[in-house]
Amino acid sequence: MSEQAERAQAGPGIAQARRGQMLRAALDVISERGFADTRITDIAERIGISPALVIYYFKTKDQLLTEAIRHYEDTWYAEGKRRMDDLPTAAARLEEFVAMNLLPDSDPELASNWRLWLDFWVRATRDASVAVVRRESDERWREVIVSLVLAGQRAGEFVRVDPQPFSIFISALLDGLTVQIALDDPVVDPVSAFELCMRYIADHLGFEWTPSGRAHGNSRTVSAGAGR
Amino acid sequence: MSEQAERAQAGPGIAQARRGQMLRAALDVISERGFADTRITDIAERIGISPALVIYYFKTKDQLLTEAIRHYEDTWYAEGKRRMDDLPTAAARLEEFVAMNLLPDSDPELASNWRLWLDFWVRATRDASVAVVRRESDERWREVIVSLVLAGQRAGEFVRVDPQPFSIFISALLDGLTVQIALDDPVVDPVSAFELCMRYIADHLGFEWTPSGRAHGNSRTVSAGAGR
DNA sequence: CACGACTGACTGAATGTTCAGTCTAGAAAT
DNA sequence: ATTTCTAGACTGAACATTCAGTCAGTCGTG
Repeated sequence: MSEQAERAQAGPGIAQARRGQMLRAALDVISERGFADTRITDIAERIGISPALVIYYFKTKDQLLTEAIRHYEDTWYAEGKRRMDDLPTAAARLEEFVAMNLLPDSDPELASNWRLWLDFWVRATRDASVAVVRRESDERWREVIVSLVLAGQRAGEFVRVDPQPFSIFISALLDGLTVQIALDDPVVDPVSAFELCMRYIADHLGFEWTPSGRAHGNSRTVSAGAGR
Repeated sequence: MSEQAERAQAGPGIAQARRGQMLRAALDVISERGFADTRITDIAERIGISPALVIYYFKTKDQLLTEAIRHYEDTWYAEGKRRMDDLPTAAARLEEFVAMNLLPDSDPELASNWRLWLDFWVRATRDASVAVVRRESDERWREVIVSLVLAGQRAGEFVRVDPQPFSIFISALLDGLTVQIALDDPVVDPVSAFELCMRYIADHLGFEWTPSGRAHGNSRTVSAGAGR
């Protein structure tokens, strides 16, 4: 779109900026065309540079794509932590966490793009270094859940349950719902998935939860999904 | 392997046999190399024929792969129904269903190959006709779950819960666990996923379930997975 | 000038698809 | 029975295209 204009005049930091620009462009293309059909030309075109420059910064296409995945997971994790830190109760943080996974995000930078996750998973299946990224990311998130549950239990918000299996269960459930949403399942739109998940969590941890107006600042997918 | 020998001498039924042979070979290759990296040459080589013959039967590579997916889902569904019909109680049938999803299968023809599912999902994300196949398959399975739950409730095996949301929840959970297993998650091997899922189901439907020796007639993945 | 950012033109390899024609089994004709 | 004919299975060799990666050289700036 408007990224065309970002013509970088030489100077330190150019390199870093370019790399970031390319990583972002790569993610855009991946989510549009799919990982397998992403060409370096697409990425170059989107920024308005020559394909050669992409190779100039990243030695190979593979490296670019792998770094793009890492970049996405890192950004997503950082953003998740940031948002959760702003919230007072463990229950609210847990809700935000679920919302980040299942509800469309208004933030265009790394909007929760469910297709992207599927592509990443498939990639992790064949590429060892991507597998490492995914495994670490998964572990980080499970730790977040565990400490969240523990904090909630200390604060008396939650019932006592073993947080370890709970975190495994939740992350599996979230992944599964992500699949359904990504595949545009006729009976599982983001909002109902969110509510389904929250209902389970609230029941299981023993706190009150009602589907308050968590319609998020989004539009597209929610209304479109409901219309199906 | 031994498929080389299957040299088809002309006669009716050849065409059908060849097609089946190719579909099976395609699935093998997909599960080994991944959907995106599957070449018609691979499939031809595996059968010991020329790549041209593959195109002779299926007009395009795309068509072959799409049909292979359909073929897999159909076979899997049929086999699932068959196995479940052999079982007496609704609880046992439900357990078989979960096992088919999560435990490695001894049957080499269409062994539960978790990677395959991920590849299919990604494909469904980009290709409308595959999306249809997946949607139908999903619907079929949810109906199976629903009628299974209803039958169990009628027989007094299960507690009364709304089967619709239950089936959605279960299919999401299964998909999520499939993801974890396919990605060789360090804390979610097939057996523990199976037990996790069964525990939830038994709790929720209110019947007794203990992890009896459901080690399945398999070997490979279970012990290998545990060794990780 | 030197250096880093950058590009256009190119190449080599991979790979889906086409095509002209071969081979074989059986049907039809003699 | 022998020959002729045909249709369908099958192949080798080319074709066309797509695309990652290379390279020689330009441009602007400090």
